[in-house]
Amino acid sequence: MEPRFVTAADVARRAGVSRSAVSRAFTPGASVAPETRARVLEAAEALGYRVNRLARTLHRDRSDLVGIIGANLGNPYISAQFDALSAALQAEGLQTLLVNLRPDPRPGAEAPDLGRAVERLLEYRVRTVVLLSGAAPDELVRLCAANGVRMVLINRPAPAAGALADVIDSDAAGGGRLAARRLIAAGCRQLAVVLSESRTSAKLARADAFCAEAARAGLTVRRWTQGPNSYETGVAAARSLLAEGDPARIDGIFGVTDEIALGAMNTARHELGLAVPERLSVIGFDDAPISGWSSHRLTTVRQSLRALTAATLEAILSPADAAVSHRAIAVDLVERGSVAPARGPAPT
Amino acid sequence: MEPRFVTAADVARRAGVSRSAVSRAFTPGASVAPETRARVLEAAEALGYRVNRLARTLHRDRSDLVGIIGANLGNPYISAQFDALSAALQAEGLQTLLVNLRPDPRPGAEAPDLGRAVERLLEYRVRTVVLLSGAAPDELVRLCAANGVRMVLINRPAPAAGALADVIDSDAAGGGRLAARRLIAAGCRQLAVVLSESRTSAKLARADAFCAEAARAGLTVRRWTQGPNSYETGVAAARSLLAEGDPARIDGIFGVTDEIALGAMNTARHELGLAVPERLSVIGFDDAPISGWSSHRLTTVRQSLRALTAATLEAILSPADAAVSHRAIAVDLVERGSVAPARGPAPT
DNA sequence: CTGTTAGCGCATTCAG
DNA sequence: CTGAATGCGCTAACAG
Repeated sequence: MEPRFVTAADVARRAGVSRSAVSRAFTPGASVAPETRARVLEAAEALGYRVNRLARTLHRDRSDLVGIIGANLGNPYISAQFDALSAALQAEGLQTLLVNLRPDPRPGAEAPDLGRAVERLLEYRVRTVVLLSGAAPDELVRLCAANGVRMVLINRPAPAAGALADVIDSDAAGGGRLAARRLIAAGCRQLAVVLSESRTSAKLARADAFCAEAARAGLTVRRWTQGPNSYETGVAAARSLLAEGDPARIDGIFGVTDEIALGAMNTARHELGLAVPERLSVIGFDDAPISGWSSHRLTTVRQSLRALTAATLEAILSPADAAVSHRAIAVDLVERGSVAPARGPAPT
Repeated sequence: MEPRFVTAADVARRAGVSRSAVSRAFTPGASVAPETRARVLEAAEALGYRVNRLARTLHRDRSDLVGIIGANLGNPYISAQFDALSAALQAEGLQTLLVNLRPDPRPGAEAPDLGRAVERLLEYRVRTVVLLSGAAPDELVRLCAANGVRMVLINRPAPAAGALADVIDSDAAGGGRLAARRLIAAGCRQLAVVLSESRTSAKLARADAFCAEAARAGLTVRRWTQGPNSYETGVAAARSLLAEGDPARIDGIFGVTDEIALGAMNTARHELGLAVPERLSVIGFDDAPISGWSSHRLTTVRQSLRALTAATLEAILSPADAAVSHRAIAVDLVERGSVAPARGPAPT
């Protein structure tokens, strides 16, 4: 005898009421006599009944499923972001349906693409699609909109104007400027910025603002771009930038993510024997949890996870017909041990 | 005009066929004339139709939703585990529905409990529940079984015999022994094991086996237990165990997770000024990605993520009436820089 | 307040 | 191979 899920009809039979009564007993604000509801609940309890949310969504206009698309879920900052977001959703009675964009390591497997991911989520009739990774082509945003599904883009390039997507962005430019000013104040003269080959504009914007601010101070920045957003990228950058002799004598590095910055900093310290921050100053971006660990103490531009999560939640909960919103998340600098003390007053 | 999802009826109308034909066109192996199917697919394409998986599950006996229950998703190893698992599920056409057990930080919020989490997943009619965190009381396992849902327990205490749950376990005891032997071979005589106050038996088993193996060599082990599984716990342990004077002169520490071990190691190195591995050797457990970073180089007991994921997938895909299985994952020691070289031959 | 009826979107009988 | 009919589990509009 196969065990089955109990249905409302089973409960109705046992409680001696109609199926509608059962349904109402489980619908907040429905008009049911207290005693009927009690009888129903008792029967449900005894039978082990619980509402089938999948069937329920056939009637409501929106499901309580929120699709989250992410890659790189092992990344220290992304995982923290995902953790916070899924917890927040749950507290609001929404459920997280994940699409992982991580490439399948098996031979012959095709690379997962964003289009298919969105497709998948639409098949589940999610109420919203949240993008943590990748860039959303306008066409995908329109596809979602055509199905009444809003997209929320977190630190992703904004789609064409008028497209139905909420965007939540940390102040990448402000953060880049902050980093540049701080390194300059520390007396660094030979700056470098390390970034991954990602196609998303957030990291580019961080780097660009950094360079622009340095230029204002009359400094040119060595731009090092290669590979994915990973620790290894930072390692490779440090090896290449600070290699033997280091003719340019780079003395300040801005990594566009903490992972990259940590890779660069640690390689400088432990492999190349350069003192941080005495010989080299390093700044990251994100303030991932590990950056505060005692072995790292990375000075970094913090994007508040709480603010980011709150803004995301707000966007998700906003009424379906609300206008598209653009929320900026302020950033600030967390001073730890990877940058030399400022000399004199900070530049404007 | 509200945008709506396109239904099979819409497609049928446009293609000039019945709804059933549409359904069949999207059902692999159904009997449809090639030209009808083509007409249907064309109409579907034009209209932007996609099957509603939620409605589809009303008919099938099992959904393609797999519920994953986890806390601590920011944790380096757990997040890697979750990442790998969700990617693997997806490659099999299954989708990940997450329940995050992370405590809600808002004041007055109630702590999320496992019972409610399982309840939630049953409401979504998941095909399987995978437990990455917490311990499953027998009663919950039975609850799932009563609804035809299998549970898969990863590094969790096994439920009562006969309960319908597959368990996947790394060889905790073997790992603990490995760690003890290696530290002893390095010449450590004053050992300590650091563990969190988790109620799950996996970490306890690691610690117990470590102690037992040390006892075989005539050594007693200082057992330090406190707080959650986190970096901070390792930090606190190091401060307490290695405090001024360190009368016992602890020279070998086994952290039951990499996070704890890293906290202890880094605190010893950078805060207490103890040389690792010359003065103190440290071993962790998990082989989380960060443990290999150049600033850490933590020697650790590795539980293969690939093997773990493969075993989990196998359990999930096994037929509903298959017997309960228990899969053990082998572990091995990854030698990096946190343990002094072995003196002489390794003990048996 | 209640039961009856009619869908929600889909898959699967059953005749033809 | 096809369409009509039925049911999956639930909610909502309708009379009573």
